[in-house]
Amino acid sequence: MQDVFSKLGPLIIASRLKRMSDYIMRAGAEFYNSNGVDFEPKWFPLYYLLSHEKELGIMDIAQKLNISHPAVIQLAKELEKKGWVTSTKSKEDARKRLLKLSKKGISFLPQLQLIWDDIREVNRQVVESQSTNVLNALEEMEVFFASKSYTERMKEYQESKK
Amino acid sequence: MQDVFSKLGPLIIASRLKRMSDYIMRAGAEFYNSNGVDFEPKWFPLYYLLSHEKELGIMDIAQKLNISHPAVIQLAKELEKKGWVTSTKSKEDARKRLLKLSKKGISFLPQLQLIWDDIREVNRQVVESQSTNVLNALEEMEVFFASKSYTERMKEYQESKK
DNA sequence: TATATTTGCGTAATCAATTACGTAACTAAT
DNA sequence: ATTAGTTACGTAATTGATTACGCAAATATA
Repeated sequence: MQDVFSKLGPLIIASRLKRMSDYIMRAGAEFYNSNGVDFEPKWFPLYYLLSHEKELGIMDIAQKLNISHPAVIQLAKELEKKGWVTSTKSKEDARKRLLKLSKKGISFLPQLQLIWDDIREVNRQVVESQSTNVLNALEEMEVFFASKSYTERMKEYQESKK
Repeated sequence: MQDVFSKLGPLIIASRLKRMSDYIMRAGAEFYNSNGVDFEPKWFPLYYLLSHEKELGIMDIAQKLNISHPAVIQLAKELEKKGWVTSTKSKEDARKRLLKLSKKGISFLPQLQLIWDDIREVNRQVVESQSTNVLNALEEMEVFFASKSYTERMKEYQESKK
């Protein structure tokens, strides 16, 4: 047994979640690549979001994607460079820069949709093959921590020991 | 509903895994801190490993922890700076630098154990409160992909469509 | 209307980890 | 003993994301 951590159980939930995430991300990148599609997994959230909304400001996006606004700027810069995204200054609020898919970005969508469908399908198969469904488990955790944070639970446990 | 992604289901398993991992990591850091313990979550795997083995080479550690060897060197450097880890050249193989906990590192262990016990316990509570156990789900995924990789499954699915 | 506060965005610095590459030591084959 | 190949390690460059900071526009308040 090379791997020390599977045994460690609850202590390293976070590490195992991260490891699995990295693994799937990496495989995703490979998949785009082997299909000859010039696209990276990290672009998906922003691209997908913009494909469903007309235009959005940087901060809106950051909130919706749950990432920092500099991250949005960074990703947007890359997608603008690819020509898939353009931006305009908001008329109502001159501070805002609104992002949206360009024509080129929209015309790329059908090709992406095909890949996304494949990914979705395989992921569905993975999840359905599980006797313990990881998406349900995640969903449950999210709800659990939304009602009372991890940190609060830590505090309470330590109080209860006194 | 601000958050677009809970709805996206299987397509973004990876992002959700990562998000949950980050969340727990962050809370962990806060926890060490609020207990006045000068320790960071990222140090845990190496520290814990060294506390269970006498001494190990860089590559051994990288394999066991499933991280790159430069990452090990980096972490080791930090722990050496803290005075918790020392290294010696291997007698059998002059290329190897063996890492182990220093006396100071060993004497710090009991304090860490207390914290780790608390973390373990709260994590156990979290997991046990779940009707769908996230650790079991992860375990299952790991076994699943070990038997046939994600990439292979992708290929097979695409073949099957033809 | 003037002033203070908040909000949206951009840049810079930083962080954690990776890949790529170079060097030295070991091993195997001739 | 030489040469070729592999292994262990270290450094540098890159990646992807964060926090910190500052400016300008908008909003609230006196």
